[in-house]
Amino acid sequence: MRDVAEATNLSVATVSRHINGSIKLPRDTMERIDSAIQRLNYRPNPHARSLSLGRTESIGVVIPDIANPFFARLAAAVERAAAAYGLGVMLCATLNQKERELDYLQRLARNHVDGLIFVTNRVDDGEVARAINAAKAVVVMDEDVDGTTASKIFADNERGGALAARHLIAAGHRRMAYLGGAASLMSTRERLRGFQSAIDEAGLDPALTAGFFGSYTIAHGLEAARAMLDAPEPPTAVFAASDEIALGVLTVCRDRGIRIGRDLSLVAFDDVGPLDLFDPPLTAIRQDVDSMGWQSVVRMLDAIKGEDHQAAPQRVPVELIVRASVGPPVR
Amino acid sequence: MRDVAEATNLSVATVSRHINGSIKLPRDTMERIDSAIQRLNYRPNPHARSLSLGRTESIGVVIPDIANPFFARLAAAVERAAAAYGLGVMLCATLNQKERELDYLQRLARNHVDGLIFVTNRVDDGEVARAINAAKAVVVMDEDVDGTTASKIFADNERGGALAARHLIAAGHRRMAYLGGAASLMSTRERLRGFQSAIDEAGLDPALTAGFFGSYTIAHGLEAARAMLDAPEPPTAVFAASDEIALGVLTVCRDRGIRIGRDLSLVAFDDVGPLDLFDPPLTAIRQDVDSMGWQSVVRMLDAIKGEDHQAAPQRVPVELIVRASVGPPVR
DNA sequence: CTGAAAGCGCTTACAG
DNA sequence: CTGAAAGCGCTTACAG
Repeated sequence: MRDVAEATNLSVATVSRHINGSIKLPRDTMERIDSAIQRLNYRPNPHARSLSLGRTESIGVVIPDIANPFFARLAAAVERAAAAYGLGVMLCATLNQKERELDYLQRLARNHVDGLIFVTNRVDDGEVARAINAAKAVVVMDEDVDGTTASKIFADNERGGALAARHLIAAGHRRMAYLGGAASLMSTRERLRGFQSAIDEAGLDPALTAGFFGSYTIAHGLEAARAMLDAPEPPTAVFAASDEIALGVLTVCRDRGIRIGRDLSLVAFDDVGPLDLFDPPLTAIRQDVDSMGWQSVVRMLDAIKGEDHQAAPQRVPVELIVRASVGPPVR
Repeated sequence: MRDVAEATNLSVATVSRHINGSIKLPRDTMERIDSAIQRLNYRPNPHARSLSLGRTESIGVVIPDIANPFFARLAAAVERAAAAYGLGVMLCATLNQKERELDYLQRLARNHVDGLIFVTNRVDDGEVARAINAAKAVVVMDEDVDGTTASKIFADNERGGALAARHLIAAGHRRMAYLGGAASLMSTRERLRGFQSAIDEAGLDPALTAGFFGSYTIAHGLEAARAMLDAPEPPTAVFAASDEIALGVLTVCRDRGIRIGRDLSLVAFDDVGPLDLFDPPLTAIRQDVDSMGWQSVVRMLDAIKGEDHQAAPQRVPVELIVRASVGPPVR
């Protein structure tokens, strides 16, 4: 910048102000500066700017695993929204480990980025919550971290559970299974609550629905599917609380010759994989990932500006996508 | 840091040196500093450090689209490797637009990050190549950018094509189709070359294999599949140069009642989606995404250190994963 | 309208 | 072994 100043016989102050648009210069002065910038191929140093300004014009997104399609799409949505607001995105994969969550919270909360969009998949023991509350601008997305005062963006899990149950009940199912993630995870609990409320609403016996809890993984889907099918009275329909769990169910059924949609009905949750290409195409509750990503950035901007965030978590609507994995109950 | 220095009656220089491990202090001095850091909850400001040092301890990864499973897994692999080396990762999605590629190259090449791992999916007209050559440490991965002198990591595309062709030929196919991405893309050309070389090798008539070029997308898969099936003499087998293209083929076939693996054989390329759960499970050439991501970071570190990179692109092996989408030819 | 100067928070060559 | 001081490249309150 000094070179530009010297080349134009101006001070760095003037050059700086012009670059940042905080001043309106006579046309020819402007042109002189611009051409010097071109000629010298000058690029501002963002770290000097950050150091001086105390902000970085970038945000961090902390996510369990980018290779998981759901989180990948979430990260993509955040990135797109951030780019639209001129913000860079620092990507942090925690592999769902507490240590890494805390590490990023520390490294990033302090100066490295202006704010953090935080997505976890674990149950916190309070330590992460403390770190989040100590950080400046954090938006908690997708899964709650208990005891945090941050802005929050969640799917309407409860309604999703209810939509799934109503669809299954309408097809005639009574004996059902719910395959959730960790039992203490907000999303798992809410999806279950919605599911049960629809059962109540229909006047059915809630005791006929069994719950299997573990994690939002294919591995848990495999395990839970086996346990469920090996029970003395197996269900005629299952609601998998994530795409991944549904994939596990699909695999077990294929191995055992159980035809989904005929011998067993299945509704998934997330709808980010190409579920329409599976065998059979899977009916699912779809999360609006793009909207969640976008809104998290908007909330983040508010938080950075120090606007007092709304107290209540924002709920993003979900939708039932009917395909071919639900049929009437057999047996 | 000044607070820590004052609290310990040392100079900031000493504190700085201790924090960076560039000095060995008497035990009690060390403890004094450490406890002051604790007490004052001191965290170093990375921007000041970057400004002073001229490097940032973070790298950028430029990728067409994180929501695409292949790129998502690539980004995840890069992130994991980078974290292992203590590097942060700045994520940049270009949506495969030249403007955004150049933008990131400029914004990042100059100081924002120490280096860039660059993945594109477009054919460059020379402008991006110039920007890459002007930047400091760039590693080009997955797809070539013509005319760049950067380190390069590619899959062994040619061998992948050959493996696919041999598998199909062994099943008895003679009339085949190759569904590629853009005809001028290195990966598309190489996969085709490998495919053709295996045909030659088997002494078969190369004219029996038709090529359909477009992009690595579901949309192109749909279009190409229709064109191919509507031809006067449709092929009995197809090699799709990406998972996405294969998904397009799958969709068209399902709509038309064509049974993959029976009426038409299919081999995909990438193998990052849950291809084993599709209908039928798809045979594919698998890219070793983890290895590519890891090696790109290693190369990047070399480039940052200024070590002269190897001239030749590094080739990462591919593998044929046999599932159920290939059978003998019909008709 | 424009500039000199202080300050952002580090690192490190140079002295002692 | 330790420190004073310059410097990294910006921004902006304060003067003029």
